[in-house]
Amino acid sequence: MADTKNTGEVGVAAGGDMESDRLADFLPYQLSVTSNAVSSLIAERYQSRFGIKIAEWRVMAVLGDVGSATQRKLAEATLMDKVAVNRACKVLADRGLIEREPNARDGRSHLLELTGEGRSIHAEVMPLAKAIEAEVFAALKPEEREALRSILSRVFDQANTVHPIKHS
Amino acid sequence: MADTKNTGEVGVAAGGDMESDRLADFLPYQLSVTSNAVSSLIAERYQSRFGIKIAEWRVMAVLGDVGSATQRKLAEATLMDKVAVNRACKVLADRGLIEREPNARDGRSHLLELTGEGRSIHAEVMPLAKAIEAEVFAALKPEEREALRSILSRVFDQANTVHPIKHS
DNA sequence: TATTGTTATACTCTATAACTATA
DNA sequence: TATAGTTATAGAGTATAACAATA
Repeated sequence: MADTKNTGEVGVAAGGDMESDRLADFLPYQLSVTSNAVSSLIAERYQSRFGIKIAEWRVMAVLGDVGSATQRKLAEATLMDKVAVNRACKVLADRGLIEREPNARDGRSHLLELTGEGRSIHAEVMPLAKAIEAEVFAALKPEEREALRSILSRVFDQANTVHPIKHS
Repeated sequence: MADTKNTGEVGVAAGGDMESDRLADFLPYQLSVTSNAVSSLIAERYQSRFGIKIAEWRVMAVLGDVGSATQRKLAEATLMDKVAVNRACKVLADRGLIEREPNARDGRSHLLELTGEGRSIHAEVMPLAKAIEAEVFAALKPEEREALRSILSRVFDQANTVHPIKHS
């Protein structure tokens, strides 16, 4: 690596464009490594404490929020594709954390919802999820957390406009 | 995390703490889906235009910046583990984009550097990388891009303190 | 014909273990 | 003993194709 050990302010004109060719200064790289660090931390904790993976947690989180949903709805809400949702639901159903009720309005699908045990696990995982969020983002001021939400939302929309997700 | 006023139809708390139980409001989730959207866009373009993957591009970017490095140094600079670096280097060497010079100071390793063709490809990919960055982050004001850098850096450090990377 | 769910398949990414050659 | 590189292997994540049941 080159020097510039003090801060990251290389040859950046105030408010101007980033001129660096260094990998470490690319926003997509910074975004990727940060997301991976956060995700692997979360995955490790969910797995070691509850034996669930992130995909399964996402399904539980949505069901805990909306009550019941078809797999198609879960795919929309989690941004996972229908195959990933189906596998996560299978795991959760085998563990007795969700159950399938017939869908009177569409015989092709079922309505999934948390069982009593599922709600119990959900009630345990949710505080852990919030605690991890608070821990990891503790270095940010409240207004920075809100700024991050807004920024990520716009970047996601832009990336998705240019290169749409193709799931389900 | 005092009260849990969960009516099931929580709105987004304006400027305040995260009270929502909705998956879509979790910062780790937003970070993950945004990073994935950006990364898959980039991966698709690098692959279709140059036949290289992100790991290979990262190695080329570092070598283009520092001139030469051992695989161990590349692992440090890219935050990839030594196995991923080794495979990326193998692919690049087989394509004639990098070459290995003996390392006089340590017989166990070699110094990797871009070949003429490697520098040529590098000179083509770098503008593409910057163009993608500009395109994806165009929705942000310059000061928001700088804020994002700062925020990601602090979040990465925090996640890494709590759950250190274990590579090489 | 189109959609929902399901299975099979494959490719990428990541992580670990084991081995070699040097240090 | 420890480190740099290499190979093999396995675990997740992600994507497509094909199929059955239903719309």
